[in-house]
Amino acid sequence: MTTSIRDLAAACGLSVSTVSKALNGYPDVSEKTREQVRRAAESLGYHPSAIARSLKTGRSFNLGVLYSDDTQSGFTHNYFGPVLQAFKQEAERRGYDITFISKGQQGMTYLQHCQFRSIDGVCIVCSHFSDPEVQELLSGPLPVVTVDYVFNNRSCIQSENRQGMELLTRYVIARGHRKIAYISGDEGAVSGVRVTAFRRVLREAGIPLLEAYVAGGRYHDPATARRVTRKILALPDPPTCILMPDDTAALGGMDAIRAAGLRIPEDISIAGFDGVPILQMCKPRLTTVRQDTEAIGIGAARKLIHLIEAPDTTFPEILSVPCSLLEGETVGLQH
Amino acid sequence: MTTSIRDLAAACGLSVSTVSKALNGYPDVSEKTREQVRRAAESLGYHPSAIARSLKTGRSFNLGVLYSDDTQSGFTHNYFGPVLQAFKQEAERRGYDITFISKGQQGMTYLQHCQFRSIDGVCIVCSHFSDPEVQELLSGPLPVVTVDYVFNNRSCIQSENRQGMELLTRYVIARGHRKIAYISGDEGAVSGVRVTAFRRVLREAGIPLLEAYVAGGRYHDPATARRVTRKILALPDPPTCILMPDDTAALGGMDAIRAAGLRIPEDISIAGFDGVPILQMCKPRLTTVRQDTEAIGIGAARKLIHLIEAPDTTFPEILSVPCSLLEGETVGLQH
DNA sequence: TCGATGATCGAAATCGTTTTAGGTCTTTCT
DNA sequence: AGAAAGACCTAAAACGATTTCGATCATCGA
Repeated sequence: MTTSIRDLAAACGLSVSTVSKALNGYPDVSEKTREQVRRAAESLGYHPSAIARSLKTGRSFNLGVLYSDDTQSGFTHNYFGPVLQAFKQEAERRGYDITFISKGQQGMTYLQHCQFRSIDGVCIVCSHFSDPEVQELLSGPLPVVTVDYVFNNRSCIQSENRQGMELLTRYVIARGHRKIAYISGDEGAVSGVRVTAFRRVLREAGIPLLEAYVAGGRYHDPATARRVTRKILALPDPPTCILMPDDTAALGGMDAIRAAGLRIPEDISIAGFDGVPILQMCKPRLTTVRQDTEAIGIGAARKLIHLIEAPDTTFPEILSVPCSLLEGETVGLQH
Repeated sequence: MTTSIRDLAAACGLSVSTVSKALNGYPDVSEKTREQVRRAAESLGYHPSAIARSLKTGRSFNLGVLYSDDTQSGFTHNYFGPVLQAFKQEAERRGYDITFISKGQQGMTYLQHCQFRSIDGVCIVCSHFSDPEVQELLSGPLPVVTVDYVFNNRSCIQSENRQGMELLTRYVIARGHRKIAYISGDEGAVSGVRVTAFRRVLREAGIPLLEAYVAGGRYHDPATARRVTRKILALPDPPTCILMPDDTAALGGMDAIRAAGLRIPEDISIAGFDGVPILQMCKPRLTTVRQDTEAIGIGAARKLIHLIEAPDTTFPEILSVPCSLLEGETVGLQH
C-alpha cells in the first residue's frame, strides 16, 4: 500500500526512531543522515499517517465546526456560508483540516463526536445556542470559539452590530426619513444590540418612534418577514422606511410591499442587513449593511488555532469586526 | 481524560478483547456479558476512538470532498453548494464524516492528502478536471465518484442535461420565440450536451439558427455574460430570447439588457439554468431549469459509500437525475 | 591512558483499538 | 468413560507513528 516509516527506515538502513527524529527536526541526528532521510522520503513519496500520529501525540490537526441552522440552507446560508468558507481556508493555510460536527451521529452528542474524532478545537456557529448539547460543548474541555454568541469565558467573534446599525439608521435619517420601522431577528444578543442602537440613534436625532413600528421577526425567513411587513403596512400611519433583520428577510418584505401595490423606493423604502453578493446584482439593488464575513471566518480560525497551540499565552476575548454600508437603490429620498 | 476501552474492561472485570467483541457484535460472547458491557459503556460514557480504530482497521469512515472552483464562491456556489450540502447530510446519515481535500496542504497533492488522512473514498466536484493532480486522484487507488464529469471507469452523477435543455428550449419555442440565442458555459461535456440538445430541438422544430446566436461564455461569471449579451444585442437582427449557461450568468445578461434600455420580458426574454432558490424570490422571477442538487448530492454519497463498503458488488456507472422547468417571468409571449 | 563529554543512533514502550489463535470448561455423543 | 464439539473468554500481535531512555563510539582534557 502506501509507504510507512518502516519502509523508509529500511530504505535508509536506519532505525525507525532515527527516521522519525530526522523528519521532525530533533537535534540528535546528524545533518548528513537528516538529508539522506529527506531525500529518501521524497523519492519514495513518503508522507506520515495523520492517524497514527494523532494516536500517539493526541493532536489531530483537525478543527471541528459545529453548524446547525433552522433554515435548512446549509452551506448556502447567506451569512454563515461565507463565514465558514473563510474559516476553512484560513484553517487550511495553517495546516488544519476541518470536520463538521453534527447532531445524532451514531447517537453521540456534539462533545462526544468531537472526542470520537479527536478534534483539537471547535468553532461553534449556529442558531441554537440554547441546545443542551451545545451548552455541554461550550463548557467542555475543548478549545472553543463562537460566532455571534458570547459565552462565559469563551472567545467570540462577531460584527460590530452596534456600529453597523448606527451606520444604516443614520443613513436612512439623512435621506429624510422620519417614520422608520424596524423588524428584528430571532431574540438574542445580536438582535438586542441592533435594536438598541436603532432606538438610540433615533432618540439622539430627536425622532419619535411609534412602538408599533418595531416588531419581532425571524432571521432568514422571508415568509415571516412578509407577514410582519404586511401588518406594518396596514398601520393607520405607516412608515416610509422599513429596516429588515437581514437581506433574505428583506426579499420577503419587498414581496409584501409589491403585493400592496407600492413601489420601491418611490412609495416606501426598505433596507436589509448582511450584504449578500448575489442580491447586489439584482434590481433594485438592496441597500444594506455588509458584514465582513471573511474577516469573521479568518478571525475565528486564527483565534481557535492560537488557543490550541499556545493555550498559556492566549485568553478568551471578544473580537469585533466593523461593518460597512452598501448603498443600493431601495432607500429613497423623503421630504 | 476520556475513558478508553481498557477502563471499560477493568470496570467490567473482563479482558479488552472481550469488551471489543461485545461492542462490535461478535458472536462468541454471551448475551449476559454483552449486556453488561453495554451498560457499563453507557454509564461511563465510553465511545471508541475513531483514530485508534482507523489505525487498526484501515477504515476511517471519512469521505474526502475535493472541491475547487474558479469563482471563489466556495460553499456558497449556487450549484455546487447545495450539492455538497446534500452529500454531507447523506454521508452523516450513513455514519461518515467528511473532510475537504485541498490544494497545497503541507505540500501534498490531492491524493497524498487523502492518504495522509486515510480517507475511505473521495467525491470530486470541481471545475478543474484537467489539473494533473485531479487526474492522479482519478486514476489512483481510492474509490471515487465525480459530479458532472465522466472519467474512464469511474462513477459519475449529473443532471440529465439533455432532457433539461430540451425542456427549456421547447418551452421557449412554445412561447412563440423563433430567434433564440444560446450562450454556453465553459467548454466541456456538460456544455457540449446542452448545446447539442438545443440545436437538435430547434432543428426538429424547423427553426433556423443563426450561428451568431450561439456564443461561448463562462459558468457563473456575470461579467462575461454581460459582455457576450451586449454583443448579441448589437447584432443586426437580434434574437427575441437568450438562453444563459446558468442563473448567475443570467443576472449579468439581464444587466446588459437593461443597460441597452430594453425591458424583460416585453422587449426581450431571457432564461437561466440551475434554479437557485433565492433568485426565485427576486423580481422578475427568473425562468430557468432546476437541477435537483439534493438528488445529485445524495446519489453521489450513496454511490461512493457503496463502492467503499461493497466493492465487489458495485461497478462504476453514470447516474443521471432529471431536471424540471421553473417557469418564471422572464420569458414572454412572442408573436 | 583513562574517564568524561558529546554526538548519533537504536530498542522498546506507548497511544486505543481490532482480530487471530488459542485456551478452558461444560455439554453431548457414542 | 472418553472424545468431540460448543460456548465463552483471553493473550498477544498488530496498525504507524512518537518519544524516552540507553547504548555506542569518537574525541578530548588532564
